Amino acid sequence: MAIQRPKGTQDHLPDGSPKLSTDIRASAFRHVTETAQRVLERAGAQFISTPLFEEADLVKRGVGGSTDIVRKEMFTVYYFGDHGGFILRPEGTAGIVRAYLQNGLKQLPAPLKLWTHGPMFRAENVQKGRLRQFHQVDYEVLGSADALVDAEAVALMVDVVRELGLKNVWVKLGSIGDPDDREAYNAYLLDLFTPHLERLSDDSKERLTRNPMRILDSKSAEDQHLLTELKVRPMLDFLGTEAATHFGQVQGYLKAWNIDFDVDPSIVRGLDYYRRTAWELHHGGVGAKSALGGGGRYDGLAEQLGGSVVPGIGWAFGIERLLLALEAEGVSLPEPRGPLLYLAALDEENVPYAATLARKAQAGIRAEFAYRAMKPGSAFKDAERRGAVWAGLIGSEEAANGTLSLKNMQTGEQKVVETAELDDFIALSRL
RNA sequence: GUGGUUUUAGCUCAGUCGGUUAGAGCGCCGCUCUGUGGAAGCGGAGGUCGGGGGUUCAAAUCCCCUAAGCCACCCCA
Repeated sequence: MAIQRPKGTQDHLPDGSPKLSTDIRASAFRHVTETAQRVLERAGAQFISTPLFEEADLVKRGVGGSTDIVRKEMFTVYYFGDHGGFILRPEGTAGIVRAYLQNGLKQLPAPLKLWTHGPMFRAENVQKGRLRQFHQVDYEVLGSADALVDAEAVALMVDVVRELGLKNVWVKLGSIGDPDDREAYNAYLLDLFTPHLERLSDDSKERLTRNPMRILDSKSAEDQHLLTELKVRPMLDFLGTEAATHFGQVQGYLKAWNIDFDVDPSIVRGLDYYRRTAWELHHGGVGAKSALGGGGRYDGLAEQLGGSVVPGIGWAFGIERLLLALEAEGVSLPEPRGPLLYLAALDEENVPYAATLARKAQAGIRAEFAYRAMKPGSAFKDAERRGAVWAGLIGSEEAANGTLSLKNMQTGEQKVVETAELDDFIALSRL
């Protein structure tokens, strides 16, 4: 058996490949990133790109040492004789905030809207919608804590999936308040659950010490019974005045813009630097977990990374999951288009001539040519398989007359044109 | 990390009471068709039966190990 790709990775293949599904169509990926680019850059976002590997410390501080991602899902990068101090990035935010701090982007007009897309790496076991190398589109806004920024961020995330043609998506919106609020809530949960420790599932016993809020979205039936029985109050009840006002403003803007959302008290974020707005984007067709992506405000992150205080908010969605959702909804993606012109010579001595003509056409249109002399039948067959619109033949007669026999592969229409007219042909096609 | 399930040609799959050179359809290449594609007919190439080990006179088929795919738990995108 020849060498195979590593577990949990995918090849993104050209259209027409066997075994092709939507989520590995290279052109489908590009469709998503191009759509995101269009939507986000219309809103003033600028493209940024950061390394695929970063200092291990950045990832640990940026993602959180208590998370599964850091505890057991990191790909470590080794150099020769090196101890492995680098990590393949598991998400995009930490690297972007690091780049913002390191490169003095604070002096750009604030707030600064950035977007990127690219591969992320997590050493998890594989299932539907979950890979070890997956891809995200990522949007971050740095330098403002205004509720309008939050609302716009949520709205843009929805805009992207809407522009892609998805219908069956919904936003779960929540707020985790400010650090004091969350501290109070966790203390409340600890007090509430400790007397009933024995009734919690094993997972939730651990959650209670590490991150009590996680118990709220436990799938264990016993935990859910206990939650109902204890009448657990939601995080939203614990929001301080400022956080509550902020959350109210975000909701108000979204309603004014007709962005549908459900307030979901179970949206939680465990890490200290998360503040206030947190949300997830869901869809029914992406496997056991329905999240296409999520976002949140992280005003404490820049400081956590050793920089100054920079409020920030961002979101990311998984491109593979988005493609699964598009497939589930039967949204058609743009079909690949072949060359506008395909040129073939009928005898060896005219091959260079046909190639030169095609090269000239490539200045303005998509044009391909045959590398060897072809019989007319083979030439048309080849042209058809490549999806060409026009197939042009050059035999001895055409070469002598300076003409080209063109055939429209869809309509069958045929005509002889002067090669000098090729420029007009190209010009027309640009319209 | 755990569990279920799958793995035979480029693709989709047949093929177990273990038995000579492992099959089909589609695709690919060629010919019929030396200036006209999509059709049809004929022919051809292509397989260490995921890998390794074992049982047996004999293994795609039975046993063990292992890898990968799919799905689920956990968690996340």
